[in-house]
Amino acid sequence: MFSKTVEYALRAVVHLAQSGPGSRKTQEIAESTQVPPAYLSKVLQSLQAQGIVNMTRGAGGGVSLAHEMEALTILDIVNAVEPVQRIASCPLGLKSHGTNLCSLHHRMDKVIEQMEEEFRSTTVADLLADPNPSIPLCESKKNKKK
Amino acid sequence: MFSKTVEYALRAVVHLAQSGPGSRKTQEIAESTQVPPAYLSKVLQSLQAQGIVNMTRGAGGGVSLAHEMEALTILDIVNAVEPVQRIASCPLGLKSHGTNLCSLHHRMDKVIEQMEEEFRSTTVADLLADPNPSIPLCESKKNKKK
DNA sequence: CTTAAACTGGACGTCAATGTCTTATTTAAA
DNA sequence: TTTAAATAAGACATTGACGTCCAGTTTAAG
Repeated sequence: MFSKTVEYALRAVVHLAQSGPGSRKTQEIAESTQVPPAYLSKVLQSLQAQGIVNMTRGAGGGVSLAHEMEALTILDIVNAVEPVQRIASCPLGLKSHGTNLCSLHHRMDKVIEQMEEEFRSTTVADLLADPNPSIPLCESKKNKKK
Repeated sequence: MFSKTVEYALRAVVHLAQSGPGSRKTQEIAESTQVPPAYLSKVLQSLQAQGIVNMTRGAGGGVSLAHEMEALTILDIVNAVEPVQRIASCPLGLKSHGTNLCSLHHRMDKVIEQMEEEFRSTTVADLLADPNPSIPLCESKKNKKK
């Protein structure tokens, strides 16, 4: 349903947000998120190209979020690496349909629209603020016995 | 977002439903739905394996719907060719998360769940009954001048 | 200025999805 | 029974997603 690339991009950004201000090394992100380092590097480059992260080279360099996590939505991240494709016109190229989708494609597009809306309404800050016992990407301590 | 295979399967079933009772040739379906005939043949075999269509060989053979279109949902068709994968446990394999997804994966799964629900609640009959000027898979006449 | 740390860019490899083709096998009908 | 119509099955080709590797470039720090 969602590509590896999208999953990796989301993990990387969530990790950066969790790690507080400042930058992280690609290698460190890769380990924390269980993503192949060389591939993560490409994904991060896509994120940089879309202004989601900043990357600086050389000693002391690394990767950091380009904006406040309150202003960064899941949709921003997804669109940076793999833009959501709505069904804008008849996939069969039927001229008489044009922009007016038939019931089949209309319902398929509706599903994509719902996804877009869900992702647009969720920021990275929302994810971190979620009162969930499972912390994103982190192994948590089992309910310790007193 | 949706694979070609899923799109092709949906087109084929909708075409069969539109064509009324009886069977159609794979070749005829392929032309009407603009799907490569040899590939459509494989897709139809998947649908047959899941009991969505019946296929009979030899002269006079062809493909027909195995059930009433009122009882056939979009989800049935999608699951026949490419089962919907919910996120059942932490993709990072974090043991402490287990069946309890973190906020990121919980929201991703929620999107998949919404899709499943939308597809489960739509039958092929619903698609044909839709009061939509665009008929599925069919080129319609332009608003004829009186 | 030299060195080591990091990212950059491009080539390359692998695999699954998509698509084609050819040879069997089955079936209705002449 | 022979033939033509159809699907079945499997090999093969193509393409893009995913992943690896390495030489090049940039930068901080000694």
